[in-house]
Amino acid sequence: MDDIDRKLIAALQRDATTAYATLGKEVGLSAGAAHERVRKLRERGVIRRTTVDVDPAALGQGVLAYVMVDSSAWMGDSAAAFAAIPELVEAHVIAGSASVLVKVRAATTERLQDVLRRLYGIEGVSGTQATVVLETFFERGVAADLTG
Amino acid sequence: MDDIDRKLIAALQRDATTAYATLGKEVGLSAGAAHERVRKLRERGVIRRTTVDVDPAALGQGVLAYVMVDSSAWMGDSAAAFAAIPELVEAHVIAGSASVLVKVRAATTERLQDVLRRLYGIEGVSGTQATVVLETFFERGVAADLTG
DNA sequence: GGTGAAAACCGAGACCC
DNA sequence: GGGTCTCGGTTTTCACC
Repeated sequence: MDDIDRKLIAALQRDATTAYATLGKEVGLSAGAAHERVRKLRERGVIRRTTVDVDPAALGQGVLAYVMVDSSAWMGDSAAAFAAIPELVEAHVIAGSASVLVKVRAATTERLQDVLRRLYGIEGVSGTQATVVLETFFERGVAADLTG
Repeated sequence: MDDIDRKLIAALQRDATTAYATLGKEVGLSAGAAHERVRKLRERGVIRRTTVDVDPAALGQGVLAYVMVDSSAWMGDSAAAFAAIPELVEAHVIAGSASVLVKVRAATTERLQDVLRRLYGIEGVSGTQATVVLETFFERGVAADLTG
């Protein structure tokens, strides 16, 4: 994992359709060498997958909210229960007063309310505290060029 | 934007390296027709870009936290100031007591503290409240198969 | 690890329905 | 809109360094 790997990752985050010949030029390598580097990054799991970034509004999911989920029990084994709610795009176990923090994308605030109802249906959930997003400044990938 | 478009988006979210011939088979279309559909989805901005999903820990950014940023002024024009901090992977203007919610990836909790310091450097910021993530259940794309 | 080239494969477009 | 075909570029693999 050297500087060339980080540059390749940054370039692929920007546009994963970039040809290996172009990638190679950007980092000072031949197309074959760039290809081999990227293949190993995938193999080692550094690059998890190639995917597309979709506009949520275009899919009719214009409402974004973060919900703090309080619980009366250990939530560490409840990943599947949260994953079963398709509107949840993220779910994290957190330190602090709440137990789980989830990111929700829904069509309307009424639908958001329905998601909250389903969250209450998860065993151990005792409360929710929703924060609605008014405007998203940005959403981007991990910075590949930090020293770490 | 019909059911075939949604299936194509879902397939590309899973693996954007899938060949158009394979995509076409999955939705009952020829490779050329699938290609044309995807081209239009990109053109209309439904698909914003093709990117790679990178393991933050592999890049030495193993600490994830959400920070509520309080302010004493209107923050709506501060997008650039937040974007200038590379550890911030998301920034949203929110409804509620805080003004902005940011998602931070850092190498260590010491580095997280440094990010908080830089957040205080943004004009108008009067306080922060960080929530550290202990375990991530999942992070995934918008569900493409909801009625909306 | 990297290079350069060969071969299989795929994307992108033209044309017709 | 979709199907079919074709061409040029790209991926992928290989022997060699």
